[in-house]
Amino acid sequence: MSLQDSGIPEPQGDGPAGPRPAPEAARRGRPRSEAVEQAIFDAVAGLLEEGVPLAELSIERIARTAGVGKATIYRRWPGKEELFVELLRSLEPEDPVLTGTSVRDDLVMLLETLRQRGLAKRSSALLHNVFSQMHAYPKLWDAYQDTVIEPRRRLGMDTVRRGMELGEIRDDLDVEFVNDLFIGPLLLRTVIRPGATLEPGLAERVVDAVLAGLRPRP
Amino acid sequence: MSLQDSGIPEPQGDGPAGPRPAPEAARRGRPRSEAVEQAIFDAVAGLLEEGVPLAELSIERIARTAGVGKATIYRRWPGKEELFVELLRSLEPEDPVLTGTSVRDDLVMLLETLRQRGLAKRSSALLHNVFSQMHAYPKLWDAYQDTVIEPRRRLGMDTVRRGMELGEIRDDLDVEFVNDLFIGPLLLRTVIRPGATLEPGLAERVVDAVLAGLRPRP
Amino acid sequence: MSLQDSGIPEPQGDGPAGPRPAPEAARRGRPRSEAVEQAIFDAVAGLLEEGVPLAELSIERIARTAGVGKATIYRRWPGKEELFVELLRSLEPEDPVLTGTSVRDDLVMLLETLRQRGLAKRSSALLHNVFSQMHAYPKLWDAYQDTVIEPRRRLGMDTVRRGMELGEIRDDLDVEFVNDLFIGPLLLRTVIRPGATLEPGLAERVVDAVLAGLRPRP
Amino acid sequence: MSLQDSGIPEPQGDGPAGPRPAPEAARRGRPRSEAVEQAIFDAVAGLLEEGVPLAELSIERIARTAGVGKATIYRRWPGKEELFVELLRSLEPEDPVLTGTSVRDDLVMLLETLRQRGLAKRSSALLHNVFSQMHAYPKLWDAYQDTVIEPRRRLGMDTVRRGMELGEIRDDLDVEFVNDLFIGPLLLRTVIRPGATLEPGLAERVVDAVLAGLRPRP
DNA sequence: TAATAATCGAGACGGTACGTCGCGTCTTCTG
DNA sequence: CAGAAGACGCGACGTACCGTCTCGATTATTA
Repeated sequence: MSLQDSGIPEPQGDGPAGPRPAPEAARRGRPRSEAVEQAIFDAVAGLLEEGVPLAELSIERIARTAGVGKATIYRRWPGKEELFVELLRSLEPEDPVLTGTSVRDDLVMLLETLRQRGLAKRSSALLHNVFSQMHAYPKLWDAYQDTVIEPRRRLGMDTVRRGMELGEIRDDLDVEFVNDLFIGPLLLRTVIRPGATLEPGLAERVVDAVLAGLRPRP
Repeated sequence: MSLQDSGIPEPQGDGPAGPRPAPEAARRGRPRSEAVEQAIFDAVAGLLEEGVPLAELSIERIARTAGVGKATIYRRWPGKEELFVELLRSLEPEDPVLTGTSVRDDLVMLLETLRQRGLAKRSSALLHNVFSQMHAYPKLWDAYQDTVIEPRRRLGMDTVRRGMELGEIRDDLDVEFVNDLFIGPLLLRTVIRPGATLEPGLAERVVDAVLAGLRPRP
Repeated sequence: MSLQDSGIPEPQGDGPAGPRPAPEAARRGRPRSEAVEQAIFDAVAGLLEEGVPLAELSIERIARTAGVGKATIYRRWPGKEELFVELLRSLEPEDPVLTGTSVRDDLVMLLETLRQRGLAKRSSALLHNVFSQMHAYPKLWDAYQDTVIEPRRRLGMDTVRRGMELGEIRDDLDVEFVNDLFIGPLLLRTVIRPGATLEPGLAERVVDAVLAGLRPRP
Repeated sequence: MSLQDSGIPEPQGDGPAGPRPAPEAARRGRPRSEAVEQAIFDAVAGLLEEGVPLAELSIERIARTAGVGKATIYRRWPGKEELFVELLRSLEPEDPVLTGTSVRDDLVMLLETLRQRGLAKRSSALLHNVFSQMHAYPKLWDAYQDTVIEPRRRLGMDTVRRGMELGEIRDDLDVEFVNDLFIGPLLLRTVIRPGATLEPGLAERVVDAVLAGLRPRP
């Protein structure tokens, strides 16, 4: 059936099905309306902002709100979750961090990004709503892990590795292990225990405490 | 079996509705059958062990499997999630840790418990199934936090506090903050990134690394 | 199990099960409370007077209203309809007619009784309610036929037969056929077409018209 | 098949709700399948012919038998009874009578139709089943009255009126009253006392007896 | 004076059906 | 061909009654 022969790059090599089905084969006839696409996003965003819980966001309701046929949605995404994933991805802040002067500063900046996102989830009704319930949708959760969390984890590991090379971090430990020591505490507060405090300076304190250790100073 | 053996009428002022409706005021009429209760749990456990995903565990199906009327289930729990919460709670290992000799050892033991549970989720089909999808059910997730995670978090904080008093841990930091440094990395691996490795000795390594810090030794 | 060997006559030889199961064997233990029986009747009557439709008179609701256990009702009647039959029978006017002077007068009186009952159904909320919906319950309808309608039909046939013997009615026709000519029109108005008029003198007019025939008088 | 072939939007001012919901305003989206409609009727008819009592004809069972979703039935009729009404109506013989030579003959023909229908109810398992229990469903009963019985009653009244004008029937009596004298006896036997005999010639005998009167001939 | 036994209110129990909702697929007509 | 509309088979929802069955508590008769 000559799938995928369109000019579109289609990155996500394998993974979980990929967000949109692609317009199939050669594109003939009436093209898909971008306005419709936007209307669907707007509808979902609108409903979430009104505080509608994720579980009540049925395809049927989204279609009704957007003034769109159900088939039109299914033509674009295989299911509810894939739609959410795409919406979420578009809301994520662009590029998380750039390298600073010292490795310690880079780590602080990395963790600060995590903190900022945690705070954002509380200020925006939409983000709060969707993040607090995202756990409930495995595909959503997985996709979020893959596309948002994992890249930054790698970024963190690169930084740690550089720290070891530069002599700022002891190099007798596993890189991933060390990285977890840094980001674990913050992820714990933003994802697992969403009600926890995220006061300014937290990122810095975590990095410094982990670097310095917890033994009493003489 | 923690089944109604307290004469307390259960006023439960606020809270999250309380797990089961309680048999109301004075106990009149035919009493609820414990056998039925067990049959329901067995049915859920059985289905989960067969690999049926949580989302397909409809009340209807549970009732069918258990050979029980739907109303009999609704008589005991307001909904699916409350039933799962109670089931999960009953599967949780009793009391995680008791104090050892040094605070450092206690912390290791605490984290070792976390690691063991993480491993259990992988060996038991049931646990794996339900935990990997628990995220999808907010009430379940919350209840699990409240009744399982939180108590141990307090246990950890107590240990940290004791460590500060005994001079094993520097006392210029917030207790909760310190506790997060210890358990964050492990929770990260067991809950957020469920595929991560959990090799033996991990608990010990985390505690020691956090205690010693990451600065290169001269 | 020695059913029916009690000294009670138990009339209804065969028929549709008979209203109440009889207290069984020798009567020992606590006897059935008459007060309870009355409470059930009162509850049904009360609900019907409030305009509750027959279809909504569930055993469950009757028991609730009467402050009585469901089993207490089932102990007395096999089902809803049998209960209604007994209630209805108790509401029926005692003895329908007594013989007058001429056969023509007897027939008028017979039909007048039918008319009166038809009117009663309209004045009493209870009677109206139950009669207008009685059709819906085969057993109820049948029992009503057997115990109320049929006896009077026989009474009518006896009267017609007497009329033939006395020379007041032509005797070249079947008795039952003739009887139907008299009561058919009234039953039509009271049972089949419950909204029809039932003006005073109707009984007389029917009898006279049927006796005299409809051919124009010269 | 009397299916929506009128372009009228069906305002149906009052009435008994109107049989089917009507597909609403302009006709858009996929149209209702006539095949499905037939399958439902077939299922009901089939079940009835097997002797299934009306009370056991749940919507659930009909849907199951017809291989149809419940919603598909509810989309067409508000409830069980409305479905039955429409089915019954479709089974009723088309137009009962046309005028003959004398008014007496017309009346005989009218009553003969009633007799025939009474007989039909006994020969057809379906008709017997549904008619014998139709009483149990007020709406069904009412609708049957309105759409089947009443029109023929008017036909009878027209005939009586014509008889009065032509001098075949005395004109000092109310038309409706006279009509009841004719059809009352037959309706009594077919509807109220469904077990009664309906021998050939009954219609003729009723008409002649009512016309001639019951006084003995000298 | 007990023992026995059937009654009572209450409500749990396995079922069946209710009428509604959402699923994902399918048809129809309109652009 | 895309798109809005909505019908379609399906399956689950949570509720209501069905008729049966335990419960503890009365209330008679019998021993």
